[in-house]
Amino acid sequence: MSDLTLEDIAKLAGVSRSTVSRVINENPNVSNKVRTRVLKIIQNTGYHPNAAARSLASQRTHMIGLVLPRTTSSFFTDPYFPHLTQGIAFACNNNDLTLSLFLVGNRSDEEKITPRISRRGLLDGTLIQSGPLDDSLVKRLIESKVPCVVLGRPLIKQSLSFIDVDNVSGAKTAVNHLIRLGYQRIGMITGSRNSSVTIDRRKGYFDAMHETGRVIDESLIAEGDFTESSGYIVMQTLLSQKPDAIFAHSDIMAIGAMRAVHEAGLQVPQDVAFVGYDDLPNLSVSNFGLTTIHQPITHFGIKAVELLMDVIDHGIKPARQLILGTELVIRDTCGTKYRGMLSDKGTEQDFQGALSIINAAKQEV
Amino acid sequence: MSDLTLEDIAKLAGVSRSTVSRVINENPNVSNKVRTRVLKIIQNTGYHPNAAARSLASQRTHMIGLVLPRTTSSFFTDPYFPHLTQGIAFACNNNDLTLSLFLVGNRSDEEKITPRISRRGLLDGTLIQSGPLDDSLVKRLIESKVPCVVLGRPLIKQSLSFIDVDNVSGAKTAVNHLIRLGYQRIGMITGSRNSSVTIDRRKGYFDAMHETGRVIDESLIAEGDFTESSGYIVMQTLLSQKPDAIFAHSDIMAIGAMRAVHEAGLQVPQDVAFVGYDDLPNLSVSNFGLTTIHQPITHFGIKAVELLMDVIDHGIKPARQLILGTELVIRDTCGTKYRGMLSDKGTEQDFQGALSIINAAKQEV
DNA sequence: GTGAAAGCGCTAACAG
DNA sequence: CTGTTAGCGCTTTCAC
Repeated sequence: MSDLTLEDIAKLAGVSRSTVSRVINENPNVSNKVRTRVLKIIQNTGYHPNAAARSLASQRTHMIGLVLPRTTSSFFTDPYFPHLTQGIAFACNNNDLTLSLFLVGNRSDEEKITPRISRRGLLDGTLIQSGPLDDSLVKRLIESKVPCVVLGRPLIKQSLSFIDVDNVSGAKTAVNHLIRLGYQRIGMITGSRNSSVTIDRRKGYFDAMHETGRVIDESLIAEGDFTESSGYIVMQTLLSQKPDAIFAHSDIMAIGAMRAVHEAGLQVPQDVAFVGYDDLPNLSVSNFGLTTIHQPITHFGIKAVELLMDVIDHGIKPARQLILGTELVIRDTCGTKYRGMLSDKGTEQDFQGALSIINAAKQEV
Repeated sequence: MSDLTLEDIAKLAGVSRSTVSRVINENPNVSNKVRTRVLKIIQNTGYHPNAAARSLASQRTHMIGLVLPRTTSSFFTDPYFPHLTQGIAFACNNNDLTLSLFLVGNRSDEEKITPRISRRGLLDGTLIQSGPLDDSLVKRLIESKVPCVVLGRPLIKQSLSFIDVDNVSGAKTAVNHLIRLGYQRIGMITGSRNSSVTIDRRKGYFDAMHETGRVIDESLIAEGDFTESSGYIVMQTLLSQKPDAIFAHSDIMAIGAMRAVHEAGLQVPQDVAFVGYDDLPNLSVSNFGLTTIHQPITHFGIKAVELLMDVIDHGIKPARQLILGTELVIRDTCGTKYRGMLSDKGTEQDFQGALSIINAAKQEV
């Protein structure tokens, strides 16, 4: 790397600074002869334009932030977050964007991070993971008017741009599958009570049960926190209620729960059937043959970045909402005979058709 | 957020731009009276200095990059990486640094990321995860002369600044523990052959065995790839060799291997004892009572960032090396009677004393 | 202790 | 198609 400037390259090429700038920015108004000459010099010298100067002049940094609030533990505890991060990083690479990661562990982190994010000239926009209702960080960030997209349905009532998967229908599909298979005592292991994901997946469960005329037995429902151990622990209690099937709000909790089932000397799916939620790639889960609801995580990352770029380019109003579909992946743990019916579909392409765009009413944010 | 500039604040406070700049940068040459007045105005207006302008003028961005090469799968497959990321993010928060994440999935990502990193005015420096020997990205980044610190012992021979944990002695401790307990057929499940981590932990195993006069039985050694499933798969093969103890290069592989043991109808530790490696916090592992080598991951992140800041401030030469110690955490799977002897120690403080600094010879890089 | 002035390296009208 | 000219918003000597 050299410490050359635009000026130097211009001199070397015998042209003006603007011309060099034009070739760098792929402006068509440059003759081919000049373009190739300049390009060669840039190549030879290893020149790279200075990012800060560029950002200052163009008012664009081509950097976006990913904010994961209060995730001290769940960033590793729940494989969803590394996958989400990877998906977004992938999308950033493909859009020549640089990704900044803001992991907010505690209140003091929040104090330090907020000003960094709301400072102009650092980020073009941010992706903010939806957190619990009382999450002050989300509010503060939104107030700062930096273009942003919330990942997951936000709990606060303001009209925001967000992207989410259809958790209600995903959960409903899972539970309906269990109902269709004839299970009578279908339990549920939920995620943390205060997250929108949990609220929506609970609703899916209730909807499916009600619509098929089932009575809800609250003793078959237990709250976990998206960790393997929480699944293990709450299942030990649930077992006394003799469920014959469990819908778990995440694969990792299902795995923990199945561990408890096995330790109790019972079999999956003979004694207790399972449907999980996530179906993230590369999970050791695959060995268990876990029936689950597939989340289009890579696609989610791509769409989230696209949505944010749209907000950056065309303004934060009107707020845009994007809901992606899910898919039931039938494997072993649900006890279906028709194993593999859907199990070889797992790529994002399958979900292209399932996504829908809803433009929110054009109201003030 | 407002779109105020330094100039505006200066006008509002009836002082010059320079003075406002001084109070923002905590320059002592400002009278208290003026300082408080300016501070109040900044507070009231919600002014934030423009990052790009600041970076351009000061030639410092206060941003560092974390580069994880070729980690398409292992970023989630191996919980080490999310933990590492978290540790580094934590350290960045505490140093008012912004963290940019570069996940390199494939060769084309590499082409896109390299210029972004080597461009001046974007990053003050980078942290690069040590990869396989043939990793061209590391080489290219090093050539670009951006200040950098390698995470893990680099395989290339150039004299680089890096930080690592003492894998040889960690592994040796693990194997010695097994030897001390009287196991006769001690096997090993290694990580991917071409990583320095694997090379060093293998050496630890060989050292321990040789020093106690054991003969190495190569059929008791199998190569995994740091995934749970690889542990499971290679253990199925190893079982035919009747090992009575296994040293696994990661906890997650140990878990996979134990799953294979259980499925074969055998008991841990009665039939096969286990010692893992990592002891990362919040792992479901804790339920298994896995005896393991504790890695000071949070401390590692903190020290890595400190090291990089030192390189940024004082130049890349001489190369600095920092090696952190590990600790054996005895739980259930090794079969020791003295369970829990060390198991309540797991905080980074324990390792303060164990770290050592080695300043490399002041040679050309 | 404070202000004036000169950049930092680039983009983007505006002429020509 | 190309060059000239202003800035972008801040830091940093250098005077006073």
